[in-house]
Amino acid sequence: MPNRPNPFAKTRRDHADETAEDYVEAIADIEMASGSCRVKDLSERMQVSHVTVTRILSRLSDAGLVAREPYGPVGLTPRGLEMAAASRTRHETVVAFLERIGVSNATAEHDAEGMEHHASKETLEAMRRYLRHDGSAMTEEDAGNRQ
Amino acid sequence: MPNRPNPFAKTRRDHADETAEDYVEAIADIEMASGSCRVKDLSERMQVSHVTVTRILSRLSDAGLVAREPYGPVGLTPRGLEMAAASRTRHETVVAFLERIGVSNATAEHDAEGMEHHASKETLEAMRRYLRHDGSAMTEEDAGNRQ
DNA sequence: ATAAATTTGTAGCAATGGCTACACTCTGTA
DNA sequence: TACAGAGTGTAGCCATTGCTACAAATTTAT
Ligand SMILES: [Mn+2]
Ligand SMILES: [Mn+2]
Ligand SMILES: [Mn+2]
Ligand SMILES: [Mn+2]
Repeated sequence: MPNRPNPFAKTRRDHADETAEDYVEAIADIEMASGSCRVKDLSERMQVSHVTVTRILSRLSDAGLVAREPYGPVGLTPRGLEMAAASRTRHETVVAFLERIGVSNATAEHDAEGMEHHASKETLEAMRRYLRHDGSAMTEEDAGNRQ
Repeated sequence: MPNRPNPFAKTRRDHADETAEDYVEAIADIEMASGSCRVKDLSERMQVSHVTVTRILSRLSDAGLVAREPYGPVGLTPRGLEMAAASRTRHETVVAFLERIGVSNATAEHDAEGMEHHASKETLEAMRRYLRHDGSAMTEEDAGNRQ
């Protein structure tokens, strides 16, 4: 049932994972930067109220991604850490790719934040291939045109 | 205050327009292909129940994008037509670009359905530039876009 | 230690987009 | 004309993600 051959259904499924991916990635980021992640940090990062953050964290906790205790810091479970690492890698790939084709860093960061959740494994591989080969892997002449 | 410098806020705004864009594009598509668009056509295309389609159409009608009468066909207003044309162009750009970097047609269609709504004008221009230059002409102008 | 400020939790509301069940309208065919 | 089947509308449910307002806890400053 997961592989429906309909683009719209696939997009809806991607959106279902979007919040989880962004939150675990943000938590890992903040932990790395400041030592610990608080609800407040997330509400500032995501630009939403602390109420929204709390409810989402509770859902992610039920899902086994986030470790949570009242008034305490926000942590990641092993599964949360995994997802954060994968999300970060994917995020960086999309940003680097957009910059490579001439998009400014600011725009790349903004667009990637949404696009990343819809880039399949195949598309990510194409992006990485392009980054490695500097876009020349498509045709032979391109390879010659580059140093 | 539409231009908040926060990627997550921007992504949320993009998502707010996503349904409208996909629906008007689908309506134009179906009208073009079969002469007229019915609720049923949309529910099949989007893979959702007719109830969901009806409610969304009613919202789009209030928004002045869709022309609607009970038990009648689904039409587009002038504004709806505009949005459909723009969405179609953007959709085709993203699909063509993904295919150009080596993504299969099926995957390109699937990924583009979600990615398209997050591709800013700047990113779309970069994609079109790349398509025009066939990915090779990165020798002069694009050299400036890298450092 | 007390008071103030900050942070977090909870109650309750709205909008959006899924759904099933059931009622109604429309249409094509008997 | 009648009626069966297809299409559409409506009621009402759930989940998610926004919000404000208020309460409780925690931390910081006096
Ligand atoms: Mn994101
Ligand atoms: Mn999206
Ligand atoms: Mn789409
Ligand atoms: Mn589209």
